[in-house]
Parts: sequence; C-alpha cells; structure tokens
Amino acid sequence: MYDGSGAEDGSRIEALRLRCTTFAARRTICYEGDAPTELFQLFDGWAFRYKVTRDGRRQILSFILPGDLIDLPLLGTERIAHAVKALTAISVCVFSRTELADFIYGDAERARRAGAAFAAQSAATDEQMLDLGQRSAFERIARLLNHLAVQLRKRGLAEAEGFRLPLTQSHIADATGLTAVHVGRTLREMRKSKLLSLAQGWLTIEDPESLAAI
Amino acid sequence: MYDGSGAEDGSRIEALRLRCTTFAARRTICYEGDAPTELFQLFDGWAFRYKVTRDGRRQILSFILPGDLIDLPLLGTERIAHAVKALTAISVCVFSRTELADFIYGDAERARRAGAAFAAQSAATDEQMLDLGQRSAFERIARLLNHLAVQLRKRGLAEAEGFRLPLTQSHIADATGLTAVHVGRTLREMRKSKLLSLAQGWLTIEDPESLAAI
DNA sequence: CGCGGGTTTGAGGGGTTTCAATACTAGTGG
DNA sequence: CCACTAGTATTGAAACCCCTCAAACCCGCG
Repeated sequence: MYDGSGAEDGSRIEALRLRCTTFAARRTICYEGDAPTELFQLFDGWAFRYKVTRDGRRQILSFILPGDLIDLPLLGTERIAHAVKALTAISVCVFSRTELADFIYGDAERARRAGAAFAAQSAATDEQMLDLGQRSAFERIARLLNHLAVQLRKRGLAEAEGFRLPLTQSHIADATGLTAVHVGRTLREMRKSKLLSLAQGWLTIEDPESLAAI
Repeated sequence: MYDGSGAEDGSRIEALRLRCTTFAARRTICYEGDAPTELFQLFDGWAFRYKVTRDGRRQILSFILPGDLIDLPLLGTERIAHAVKALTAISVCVFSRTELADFIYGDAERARRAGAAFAAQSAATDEQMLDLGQRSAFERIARLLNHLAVQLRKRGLAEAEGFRLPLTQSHIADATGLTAVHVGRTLREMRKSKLLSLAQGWLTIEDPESLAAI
C-alpha cells in the first residue's frame, strides 16, 4: 500500500494530518458501503480488510500492517466496497479524504507515486487470486505466512527467529478460503515437516528456503 | 477499467494516440514481467489477463472488453506482473506509456479520474476474491456469466436474448478456479434448471432475476 | 476424409468440509 | 487463588464437492 515514504513529501504529508487516534482490538473501523470522510494511516498494530456474502461467509482480502494506508481506494471513490476491522489494538493517523486527495492529485509527482501504490496493490491482489484459484491448502497457507514474514521484515518488525502473529486459525482460514479446522490440520503438518511452527501467537519459520520456494 | 470517456478529455486523449493495430485471436499480447513501452485501449474483441504457477496452472484474472485499457497498472509501474492474451481477434489503439502517464498525472482532474478507475478495478477484484474464496462452483460460474452480461449491456454489446460469448469451458474454468470438466457439468445443471444456456458460443440468459440473485 | 480442439459422460479417488466432542487458554469476577 | 466462561485449538468420523483419468462424441477445417 501507499506508505508516503521515499521522499521529502513524507514531511509534507504530515502537515495534512488532522490528529492521531486509537481503536480497540476487534473494533470494526468501517463497514461495506460506508462513505467515510476520513482516511487513516496505520501506525501501530494489525487490521484487515474483508467482505462477507449474504449468508455470512467471510473473505479476508488483505492484512494491513504498520505504515499502510486505510484505505487506498478511498483516494478514488467516496464509497468503499469492503469492511475494515482492527485485529489488535491499533493507532492511526487521521487525514481528511478530500484534502489528501487534493494534495496528491494536485502534484504530478505525488499522483505518480499514488499510481505506483495502486499498481503495487493490484499486483498483490492478482497474486492472491492465483493462490485462491489454483493452489492447494498447504500452498495457500505457506504463501500467506511467507508473505506476512516478508512484509514484516521489510518494515523491521520481525525478529530473526520469527515474529508475533496475532491471527487465529479462523483468520488464516478466511484469508485463504479454507475452514479453520483444515487450517489447524495443515499447520500440524507443517510443524511435523519442520517447515514452521505457529503457537501462542508466535510464528517461527524453521526452513525459510523451502517456505519461500512453495 | 479506465475508459477515457465521460468528458471532453476523450477527444484530447485521441491526440495522444499513436496508431491503431490488430492482433490475431489467441495471440499473447504481453508476458508476465514484461516492461512494455506502449499501452493499449481495446477497441473491438475480447482479451484476458492471466497468471500461471510454475507448474502450469493458469488463473484468469479478468476479461478485457471493448473500451477497457490494457493495462491500467502500467500507469503506475513499468513492469506488469501478469500476461495478457487475445481471446478473439482484437483491434486496439496504441498509446505511449510515458506520454499517457504524463498526460494523466499532469492534470489534477484527469489524475482523479484515473484514481477512480483504479478504485473501480480494485472493487471488482475484491469481489472476485470473495467469489474464489467463499463461493461454490455453481455460484462462481453464475456470477461470472452475470458479470459479463452486465458489462456487455453497459457497453451496448448484448442483445436482449443473450450475447456472443467467445469463451471455452476451459476459460471459464481458469477464471473460476475450477476444472473444465466440472464447468461442463455445472453448465448442464444450469441448462436443466432453466437458468441459462450456453452453446456454440452464444449465451442465453433465461432467468435473469434468479441469476442476478445468486 | 482425417485431424485437433472442445464438449460430454462415467467411474473412481482425494482434498476439504461438516459435524461433534474434547481440551486448551486467557480473561473475569468472586 | 480459584472457579467460571468464552473463545480457540485439536482430534476423529463421515460426507461431499470437486478433481483426475479416460473414453466417446461432436464439430469446424484443412
């Protein structure tokens, strides 16, 4: 997602910041169909974007990590087509949607960087569609966990041995299109084959090369 | 996708057009990892974006219809992370990637409209992830065909009784994450239950309300 | 006419789900 | 400090959806 970094504009964006605030864990930040006037940048904690079918099945579209914008598409539309929920307690910076849009679109270089952020997110969701449509449960879970490891490392939020993973098996299930029960079984397999182990909210990657190769 | 319509800019975009050209059916327009210097707007015919796994499983990410840009993310990145292939013979308008990007990002209003196009595509892929992750074969196929019907009608490319659908069952399978065999069986069910019928490249929707309700 | 790609149908197997019961863990209040 | 509770994880058995393999069929086309 758009992280506002990479240039002196980082400081200029700060001038637009209205305030900072926090949300409790499990708090829903916004619902599908909302037209929020404000837009957040996640500062600390985890959140996720999701959609639900009419009969209640939930698909987690992506996890939002510190530095990510909530929600990039809001730069292009008033109404968002998905819900956002805090996974842990989170703290965010608040921007005005219209002010931020004016700021970004008013300058070619900034608009270009926003376009790059869109392209990056688009590439990520395409990759995810390949996972959901074509790969096995084992592959999907391995790739999700590896993706999160890569993202966290990029942000300096992972230790060498592993990292804190505030996801339940249900979250992993809803992100990969599987059931929580089957996620549990697959994680047991991975533990047994010394690929990785996930327990008490801590993920340890024991064989990074094999994991990345999946 | 971004269709350049909706304002007097339509004509100005035409000034940027380098030329028009055509591609034969089944021709691959670009490969995953390419960094094309040109960017197309589809004028006539069908194409699709796809990705493949290392062992050859293919996921069709979206179908590209007349009016769509090939490829929107190219406005934000040099390298595209998916391949594009012509389904039928197609004709396209050719633009220079950098020229078009300069043109769009150089004006706040145009940049805003590109952002809106990004947001729309993002909403569409989110919807598709919900389909792939949570819905049954029957639902996925029904929703894909309904989506195409809606898009074609919006462009005035569908008759009242149905429309030409240049997809094989394999295409539908790769778009929905199923196998061609199972797509065939499911289409038979739909035909039997008088929902729709697909034969010889012509799709007839017999019960539009039920279809849209799925 | 023969050929190749697409479709249809059948039988069988496998990955994943569903249902159900038990065990664990963390937070809460007495 | 311990019981209580709710959410989470684990395990087993059975069913189901979809896949794989395979053969036959169809059709347009050279």
